[in-house]
Amino acid sequence: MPELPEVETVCRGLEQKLRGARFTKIIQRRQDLRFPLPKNLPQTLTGCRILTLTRRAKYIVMAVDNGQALLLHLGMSGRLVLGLGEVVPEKHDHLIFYFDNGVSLRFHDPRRFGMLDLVKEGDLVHHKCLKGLGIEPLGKELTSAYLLRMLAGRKTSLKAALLDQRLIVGLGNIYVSEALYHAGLHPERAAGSLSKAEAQRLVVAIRKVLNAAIEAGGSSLRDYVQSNGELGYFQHHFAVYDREGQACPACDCNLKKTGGIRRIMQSGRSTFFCPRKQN
DNA sequence: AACAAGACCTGCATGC
DNA sequence: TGCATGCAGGTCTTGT
Repeated sequence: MPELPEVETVCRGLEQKLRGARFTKIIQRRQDLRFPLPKNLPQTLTGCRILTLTRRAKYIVMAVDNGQALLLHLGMSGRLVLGLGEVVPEKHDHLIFYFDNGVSLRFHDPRRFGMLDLVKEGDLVHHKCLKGLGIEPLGKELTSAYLLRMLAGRKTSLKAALLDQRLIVGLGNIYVSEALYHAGLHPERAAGSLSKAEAQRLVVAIRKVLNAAIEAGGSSLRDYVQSNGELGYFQHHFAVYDREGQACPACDCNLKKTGGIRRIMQSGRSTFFCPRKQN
């Protein structure tokens, strides 16, 4: 479920409650999620202190004081839930972590597309999940020149290209639709067909939608943590995503005539766009 | 190499 | 009500 803004919000929430905390007990209730879990995960982490919590792409990296890092991905349906004291496990609670400050953390993931691994800190960049990832969209590396270079000659759709984590990380099905809308670009356009001005619009749009969503995450949750302890899920208004048939924010068109926002399938996934604003 | 399609897994909304 | 279908915010693997 989460894309970059949600993972960022989860990460900040974890940071707040868990930086400096020590694992006191870990209950592992499954041997595998998307991949088999690392051997002896509870034994390895128990007693360790969390040094830092950072995000790379849609991964959370929890560095601990034994030289290792816990690498975590929430997949489509993963959730992390903070609590206090003893946890009564619910269905699909695969791991429960307890800390010396009284905080508990549940990893809950019905579809089990999430993953967890232990990596030596120095080996992080070589980990199969992290190597080959593209640039962070909120850093300095994302420029129109970079986009044009990466997309040059590519016949695939803009939608597919922006979902490709080897080029730019962090965008998923929602924010690709949102970014293309704000850039005024049709999702079926050939990725290699962008002009310099269009590429620049796309850069601005990507930053805008991601930053706005991160801000919504931070401001709509108190301290990034909801009252029920859940991290990273927040109310956010989308311009086009999941709004088929409605008017886009910039259209004052007659809905009956235009049909409003359209939904199409691209490689098996829904894309939403406004046919009047996006070309 | 680039690209599309299929696979993984469960839950939920919809329609008959 | 039960059952079938399709869809869900990700990414890895397979096949052309």
